[in-house]
Amino acid sequence: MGAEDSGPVLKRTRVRDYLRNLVESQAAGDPIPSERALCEQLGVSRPTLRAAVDELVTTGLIVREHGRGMFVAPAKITQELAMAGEDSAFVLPRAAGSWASRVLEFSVIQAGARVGRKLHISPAAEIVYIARLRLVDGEPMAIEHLHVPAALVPGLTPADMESGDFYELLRDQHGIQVHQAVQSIEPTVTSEREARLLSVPVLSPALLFERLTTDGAGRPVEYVHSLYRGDRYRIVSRISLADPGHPAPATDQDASRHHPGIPPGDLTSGAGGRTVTVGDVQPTP
Amino acid sequence: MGAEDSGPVLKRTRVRDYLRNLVESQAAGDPIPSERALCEQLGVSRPTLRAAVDELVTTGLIVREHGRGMFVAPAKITQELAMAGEDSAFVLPRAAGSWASRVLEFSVIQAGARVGRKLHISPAAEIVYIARLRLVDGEPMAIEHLHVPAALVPGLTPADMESGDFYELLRDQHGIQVHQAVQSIEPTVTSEREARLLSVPVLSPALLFERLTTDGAGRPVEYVHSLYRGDRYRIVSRISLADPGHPAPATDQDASRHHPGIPPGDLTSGAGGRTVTVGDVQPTP
DNA sequence: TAGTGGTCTAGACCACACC
DNA sequence: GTGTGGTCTAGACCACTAT
Repeated sequence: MGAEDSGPVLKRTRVRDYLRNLVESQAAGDPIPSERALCEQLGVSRPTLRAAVDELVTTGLIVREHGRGMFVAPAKITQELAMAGEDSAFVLPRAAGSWASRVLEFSVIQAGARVGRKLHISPAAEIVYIARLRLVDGEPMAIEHLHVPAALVPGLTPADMESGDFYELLRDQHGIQVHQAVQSIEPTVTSEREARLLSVPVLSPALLFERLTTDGAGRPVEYVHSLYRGDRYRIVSRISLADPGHPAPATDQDASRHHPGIPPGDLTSGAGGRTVTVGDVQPTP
Repeated sequence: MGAEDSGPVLKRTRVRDYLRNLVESQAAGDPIPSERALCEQLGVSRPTLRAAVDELVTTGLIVREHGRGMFVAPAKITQELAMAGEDSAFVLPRAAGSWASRVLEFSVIQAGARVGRKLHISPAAEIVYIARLRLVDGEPMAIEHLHVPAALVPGLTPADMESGDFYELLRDQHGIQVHQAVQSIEPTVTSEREARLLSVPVLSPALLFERLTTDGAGRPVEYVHSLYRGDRYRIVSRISLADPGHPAPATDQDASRHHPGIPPGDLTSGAGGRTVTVGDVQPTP
């Protein structure tokens, strides 16, 4: 029995807050007392202590090392902001380093229902399925799953997917000119297998990209599903908000000038125009 | 003692896989056996069973309802793809519904070190800090934290932040014309407080937006930090990949034509140009 | 009242790192 | 060896929902 109960406050919460303070007062890489020591010190059981630590690990404040101990996470794990280009509406951090790819799987299979639908081919049609790990400076950065209609890329080899630019290969070797892509981005968490491949804890934050690319004729060329590490990848964009000379066509409601992640309409009823809001950082240091 | 040990396989993993199969064979909203029943059925303790379920809840496959039971999650919680606009490089799902805002906090405080630096003002300078909850059809969608130099918006009231377009207000009431913004997006997970406000479980996937907006003179106007629910928000973009008439200036290395989330260079050495890769969906149904 | 999920405990065994 | 994190158990009490 835990003797006194501190009321409706979760012990886990109390422990977590205690650890947050402790971490703040230390430098990156500093060791944290052992789990058992903390248990005794805080008067909680080890599973409870671990539950609290789990949250801080997922949040990226603490790192655990099996057999060694727990440590304050190395500074901000997330990469510094960086900008490139000027015109593009969206750029991404240079992620300084050299990119490499390692093919995990390369096989010809049937498209199946969903992929067939996406690629506008029969579910029985063959596709080349490629899974590859993308690395930056040797560190895992993302997992990519590619589906390409097999008929489009005869003779494609795994080596092709580790060396060059796939779009150039499509153009030079197969006479396919990619034209446009529709891509969606959403946040998710890593599964067990994904975590292992990316060298991050299970349930770590990650970005899920899904992309369908088409050629000039609107014919689907490829369907991509990729997962990027949340602690090392970040999307940065420069947005032009006002063009005091281009009063924006203002089509109708709000479909006119949207910007990434800027919600449409700030009113209770969905009014139009560009609507951006301002805010600030959270109490996190 | 657990009697026989099924080898190096985590019990949690076995339970999780069992539940995944069970969920797949059922329809959305169907009830799942109680925790205690599953424990007996699978021969594991309740904490172990719960650890497995936790992952599926975080992943969005299962929903728990206190005092009622566990159920198969309602279809895909994530919103369907949607597109609007045509020219903008980035659009977002219409998220059909009406947006509303509820001010959680409105106060005038000192900027502090980090915010002062971002806004290019003294750390001792006063700013208006506003936290607000953004709702779609009455359902929480995001939490926004805004920091605006107080000198720029004399007489600003909380009501101003619940009704109209903030940028229009800046222009009409304070003579400030926003010009551009630099915004970053990264995945994260919800904290305890955030989860409560957004009505999602703790450690749910979410998108973290950070934005610094400036006026025509490059003077910082606002600094935003907002958190969007990962299960209801998704960014969609249409990307033009090839302009067979615009061979792209090709500035130098790779800074020329990047697109959202498309990693630069596919080679081991960071080569330039547009580099897009293809992939496919994961085994998840 | 009875059943559900939510939390917590005390102790155990294992795998790994360091001495 | 000792100490660390990683996993698991059996049982307890609570809060909530239904009947």
